[in-house]
Amino acid sequence: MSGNVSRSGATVTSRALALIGAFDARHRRLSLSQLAERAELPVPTAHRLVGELVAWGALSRTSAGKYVVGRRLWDVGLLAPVNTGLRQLASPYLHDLYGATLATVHLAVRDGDKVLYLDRLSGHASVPVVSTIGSRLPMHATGVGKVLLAHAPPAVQAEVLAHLTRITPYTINQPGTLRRQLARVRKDDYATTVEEMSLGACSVAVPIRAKADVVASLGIVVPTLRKDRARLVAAMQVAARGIGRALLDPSTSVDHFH
Amino acid sequence: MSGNVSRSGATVTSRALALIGAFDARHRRLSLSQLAERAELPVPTAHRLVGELVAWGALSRTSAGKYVVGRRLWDVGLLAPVNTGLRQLASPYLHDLYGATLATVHLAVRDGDKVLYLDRLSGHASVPVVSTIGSRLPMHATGVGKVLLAHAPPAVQAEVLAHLTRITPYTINQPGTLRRQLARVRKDDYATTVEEMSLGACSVAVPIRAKADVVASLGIVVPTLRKDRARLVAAMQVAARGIGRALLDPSTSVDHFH
DNA sequence: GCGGGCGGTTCCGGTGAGTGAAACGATGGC
DNA sequence: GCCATCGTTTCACTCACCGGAACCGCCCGC
Repeated sequence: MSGNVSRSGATVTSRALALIGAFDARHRRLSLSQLAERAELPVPTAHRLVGELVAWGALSRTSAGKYVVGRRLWDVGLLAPVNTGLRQLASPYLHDLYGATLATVHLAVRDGDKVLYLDRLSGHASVPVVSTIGSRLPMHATGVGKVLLAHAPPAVQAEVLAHLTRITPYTINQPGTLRRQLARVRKDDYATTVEEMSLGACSVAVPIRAKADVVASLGIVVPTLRKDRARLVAAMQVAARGIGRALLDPSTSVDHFH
Repeated sequence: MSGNVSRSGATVTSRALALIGAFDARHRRLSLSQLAERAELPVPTAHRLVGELVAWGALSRTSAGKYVVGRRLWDVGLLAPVNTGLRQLASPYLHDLYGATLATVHLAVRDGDKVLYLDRLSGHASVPVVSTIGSRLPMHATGVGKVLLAHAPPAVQAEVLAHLTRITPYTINQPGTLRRQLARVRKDDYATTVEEMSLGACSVAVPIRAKADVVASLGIVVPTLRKDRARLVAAMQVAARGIGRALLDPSTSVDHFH
């Protein structure tokens, strides 16, 4: 292909993917020109490729002429192991926990040096939080993050401890303090945060284990930790162990992993 | 491009998309050969394209050598208006309803002549159901389906009424009976099913309106309708109206629609 | 151990699908 | 009514893609 000055070395496929990748949480609806710019493509090329993507259903065009991610891409995305595996298996346990507490419930895994939220349940009675399904947040400021960090490889821990950004006045940004907390998390088998990610929100989180490995974390967000911390931790550990057992159950042939 | 006998008329983009589209609910993990076959591509071509898709994160390869949908595609899919719009806005209301009933809660829209499930909450205390998020079921055998069908364009109604497949012995497959039920749904403003989709499961559903238009449906699955049907319907209509109001609220700039 | 079948991977000559500057059209703001 | 901006169409050039053929590595049956 190519033919014009085409000084890129990019394949058609990579260009099409670049167009899809032009969308992110901060850019959900893009005009053709914006798409072309973000994908670093000439406008006519973008136009042609986008046409094909729309025809297939990967993108769709709003009445206003902007482009958005299409329904079909959502469909296919739901087939990813991140969604079909751990998440679906854990879902009933999360709902049980939500039903019992009416607080925001989180399911998260580690993705590099971030926490990736696989699921989130939140009603009107729950404390408002910033996370959404699919979002990635720093590990050191969230309950689930601390649990996953406490059981992460030393290299990851070192990396995270070296870059402790402050999000609220209560965010822990002293490596020593955090290191001591992580030891505590391993000892107690649960982690907490107090307004470290957003003001007015505290959290408790426990590890989910498959055999001995910590593969995920279960968290809950509450307005205060002062009351029934023990009750919460107990309920969460029951749920976490239930999920861990279900993970190993061969009858629920889960797409390993996430 | 092309060059060899290449008797297809297919563009590179369409081939790449065909590979992505080769995955569906019944085919979540595919070998290279299976992928090539399902996408109707020669194996070497599939191999090359799949390599690019994996590099980008659209697909990924399991340790067993099979291919699955990648995390990045899941990420992008979550940005689709089906997920970010109605679903996220309705989510707290669904959770409130779940918290109050502990029954399976559904949010669905019409997609052609099927019901498309946008969200589903279900704990261990809930009746087991077949639907999953993203799945499409026939309209005539589900509560949310009946609601959406009752307010669908006449052409769609005619189409559906002409093809009433029987799923359980209780599934309604007489057009006249269903037509009368739909009139009843419009009058009462809620629909019910009794073991029409799966044995042991009954459901109640109400419409969600933006202005006068029915844009979605809220449903609940219970073991029996005999008790507190009135209380359920009332709670659901409150939630549905809350969602409808939120839909029109310009401050929650929802990606119209779905 | 050995042969044969089966997936996956690499090679490579030929060529038409894809490229993007340029020109044209459609909006809309002032 | 004029200009600016964004979207769309055109078209000659060419190189990135194509896929048959050959190769590799593994497992299974004998």
